[in-house]
Amino acid sequence: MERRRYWLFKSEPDEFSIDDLRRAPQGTQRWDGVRNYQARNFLRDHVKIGDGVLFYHSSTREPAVAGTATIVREGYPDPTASDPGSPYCDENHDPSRPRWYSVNLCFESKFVTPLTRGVLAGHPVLSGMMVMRRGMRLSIQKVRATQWRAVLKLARKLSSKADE
DNA sequence: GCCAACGTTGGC
DNA sequence: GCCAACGTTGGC
Repeated sequence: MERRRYWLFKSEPDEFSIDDLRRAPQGTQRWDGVRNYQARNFLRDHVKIGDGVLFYHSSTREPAVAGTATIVREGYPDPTASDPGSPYCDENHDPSRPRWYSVNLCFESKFVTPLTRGVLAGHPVLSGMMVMRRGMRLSIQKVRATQWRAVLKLARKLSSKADE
């Protein structure tokens, strides 16, 4: 049995936020519009059903890990690539040889207290996350199991503090 | 709004 | 195949 893998998906909350995911039908959403080959390879080849996803809000006043999600459908051709009405439409796209891929993910949790970069930077494990690297703009990133556990633990800790 | 870092494009 | 120019990302 293969080990569960973990990922970080970046999204600008103005475009699509953790709340949007929670409110989606069945809490499930297609992750489309990825137009970077490295991220595409992850979606096409490595992201599997049941994998855990850290939902990261980028390009916003306070970038943060906002919650978690689960992969519910594995890589399949991204329909927006051949949709003339979509801003993600790829003019050179040949549907018989799909170039861009989507997965579906399902809402799992929203953190009461989002884990901001400041908080992550102060953590011995999480300061080493890929997303913390300067200039790192890959929108789908690998997350280590130790990092995943540390994120959930820290999120629980900060949430209980917020309740006091 | 600034700007560093990055990925892509296209001329050669 | 190189690499300069360009557009984009994304933290600050």
